[in-house]
Amino acid sequence: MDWNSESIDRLRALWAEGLSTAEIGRRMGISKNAVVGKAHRLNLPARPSPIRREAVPRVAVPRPAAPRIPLGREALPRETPRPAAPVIRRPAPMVAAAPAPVVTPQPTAVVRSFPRAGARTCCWPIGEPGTADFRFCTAESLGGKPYCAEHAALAYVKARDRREDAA
DNA sequence: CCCTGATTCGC
DNA sequence: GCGAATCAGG
Repeated sequence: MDWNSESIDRLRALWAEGLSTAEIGRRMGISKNAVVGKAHRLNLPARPSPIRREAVPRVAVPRPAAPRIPLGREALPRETPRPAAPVIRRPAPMVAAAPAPVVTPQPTAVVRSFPRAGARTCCWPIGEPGTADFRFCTAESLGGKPYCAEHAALAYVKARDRREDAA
């Protein structure tokens, strides 16, 4: 770029209009670096820089000018792959989530006893809670679970079936 | 990846 | 002096 008085005047004019350096460069057919470089040498009023330069002490840090080493991505440490989270099987809520068990009234309707504490009996609810005929299953529970085999199958949902996204 | 302006430094 | 390269924030 030949910086004669005319081109300098045009640069000053465009700079005073508040055009961006790239836009000035486009109109003058030069690069924005040429514009900003010349503007600096002309001591034109600086634009509000988008960069915070306060934290960069150019004076105090005389960097070795020769080798401009591009920082490669390969130098960054690889992130360790996250192990798969263990699948936790949770028993279904007692009443709310489970489908209402079909009430088949036993002939021995005399059994109105609730499971005692510590008894290995199934506590699957039968009937509407709060009503007179509400009771628990009271069949023998298995494996330390609170339900019998039949109701444990209803209460414990397989983890695969609980997923919400079809992979 | 686009934009911005500022700075550095080989030429 | 010039301006590409580079930096650095939006």
